[in-house]
Amino acid sequence: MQLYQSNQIKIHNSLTGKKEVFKPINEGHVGMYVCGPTVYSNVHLGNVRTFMSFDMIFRYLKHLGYKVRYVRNITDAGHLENDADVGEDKITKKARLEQIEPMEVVQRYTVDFHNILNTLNFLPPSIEPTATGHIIEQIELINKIIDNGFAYEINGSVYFDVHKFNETNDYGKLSKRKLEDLIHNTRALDGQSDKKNPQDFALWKKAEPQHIMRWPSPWGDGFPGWHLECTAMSTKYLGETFDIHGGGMDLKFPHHECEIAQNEAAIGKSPVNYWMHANMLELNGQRMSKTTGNTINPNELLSGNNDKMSKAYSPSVIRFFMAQSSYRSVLDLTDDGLKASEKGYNRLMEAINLLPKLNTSKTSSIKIKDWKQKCYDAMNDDFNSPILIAQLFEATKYINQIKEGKETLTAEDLGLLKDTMNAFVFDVLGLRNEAETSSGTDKLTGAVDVLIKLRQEARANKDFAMSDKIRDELAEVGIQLKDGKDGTTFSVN
RNA sequence: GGCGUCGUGGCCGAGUGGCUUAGGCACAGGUCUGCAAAACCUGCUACAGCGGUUCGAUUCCGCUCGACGCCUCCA
Repeated sequence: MQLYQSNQIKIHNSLTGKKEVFKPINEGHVGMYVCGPTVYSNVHLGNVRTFMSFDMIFRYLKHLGYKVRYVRNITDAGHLENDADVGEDKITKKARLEQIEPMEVVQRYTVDFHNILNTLNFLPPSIEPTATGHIIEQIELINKIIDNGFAYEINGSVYFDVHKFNETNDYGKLSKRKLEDLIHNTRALDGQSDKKNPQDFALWKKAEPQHIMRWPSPWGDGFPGWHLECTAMSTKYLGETFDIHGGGMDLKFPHHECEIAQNEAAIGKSPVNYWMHANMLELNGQRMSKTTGNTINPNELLSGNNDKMSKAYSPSVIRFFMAQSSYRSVLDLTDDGLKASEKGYNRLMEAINLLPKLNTSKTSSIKIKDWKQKCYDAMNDDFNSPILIAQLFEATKYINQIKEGKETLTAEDLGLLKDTMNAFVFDVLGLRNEAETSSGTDKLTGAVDVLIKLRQEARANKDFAMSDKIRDELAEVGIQLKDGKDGTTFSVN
């Protein structure tokens, strides 16, 4: 019996705009695809938020016992900078600026991306395919779309015929757009394009002589269009139709809309049952933007080396902060918000550190099973991590009350509380007990215990000057003493 | 301009047609303490505005205002 059999998940499906009961195509298995980063610069913090949401979703699905194949791609082929036939993509441009090979840019920022996700305790996806590693699959896909009459070749480039497609299919169903509205609102670009209609998008672009990233194809040397890789790779690894496709809200149109169109045009099937979109991250109430300087990258946030925040924030605090809001809400990154989260996170970890020290009783005064169910109910409801965290703070209160002797738990219930806390805090939310790892050395504990003992003696002798000196000087180096009914404990901040 | 998401108390953030109307942070009072801190207890009640539906709306509908996203590179 797996947990997923007793936990019915509801997912907000962007395609329908409703919460729907999640039913995987193959029982016990979940296929999930998330659009990964384009590796031409340091990963965007907003991008990190999106991936963190899906990391948590991945973790929860695994926790429920699903066998999850989680595919998150690396876009290393370069997206076209615009629709004009200038033919220089982001990666080539960066390579020229930095005087290095395009694949060197790709390598550098892929490493940077992985480093940051590691620091933030992400689970690696099951497969992390690259666009450049799937050129053949993309060419095959284009051939299918041409064969089915939904694409046309002009001057070595291939375009998707949106108008033709819309005669038999519904282009715009994900982003709730009508083709006629798009026609009215698309700005014409100086007639440089070979496209039949401005709404058409490139499947294959002819490479100009100076274009370095290029591959041979039936239509001459070129490179794939910027929606194609996801269709090719998701189909290859997850099948023609799979369970969950995620990404940032900003990818809904045109990127995901085009993925649907490509899949339907090539295979005749809609690719995804549940579309999920994570909302935007703002900085101090404004969108992040390099041009206005309202931006902060993950390394700067982690190091404190920036002019937006008063201090550095640890990976777990950043995770905790993000988990305190729903993935579907706009989240505003602020110093005050992070500070508040840091305090809450510390309180939660203190409680977890108390768990092994609690006494058990013959009876329980708290219904731990009910509480545990509430944790699952929260996550089952469209991965509502803020509600889950509210429940974790309920448990924090229980733990403190048990410690004070105001509530009791049997050994069995305490075990249940421990297991559930550990599962949700560490496995599902992906937090780490940072205080424990930094303070957990036996030598430090021994040394502080000596000081605690000295302070006790000073207090017994009413030498409060000495006892306060020990307490205050320890506080200065980040060790906080806590006097309780049965002795003094400490925590490292 | 079009389409989409949203607007909750000092701040951050869930949720709901009425019932006990999350949680965190901050603040105030209390218990504990040599004094503190920590912990515990108590207090602080909101849903942008205007209409409508309803016995009743913060929750549903419409409009207005505002924010953000997409429509054009941007996660």
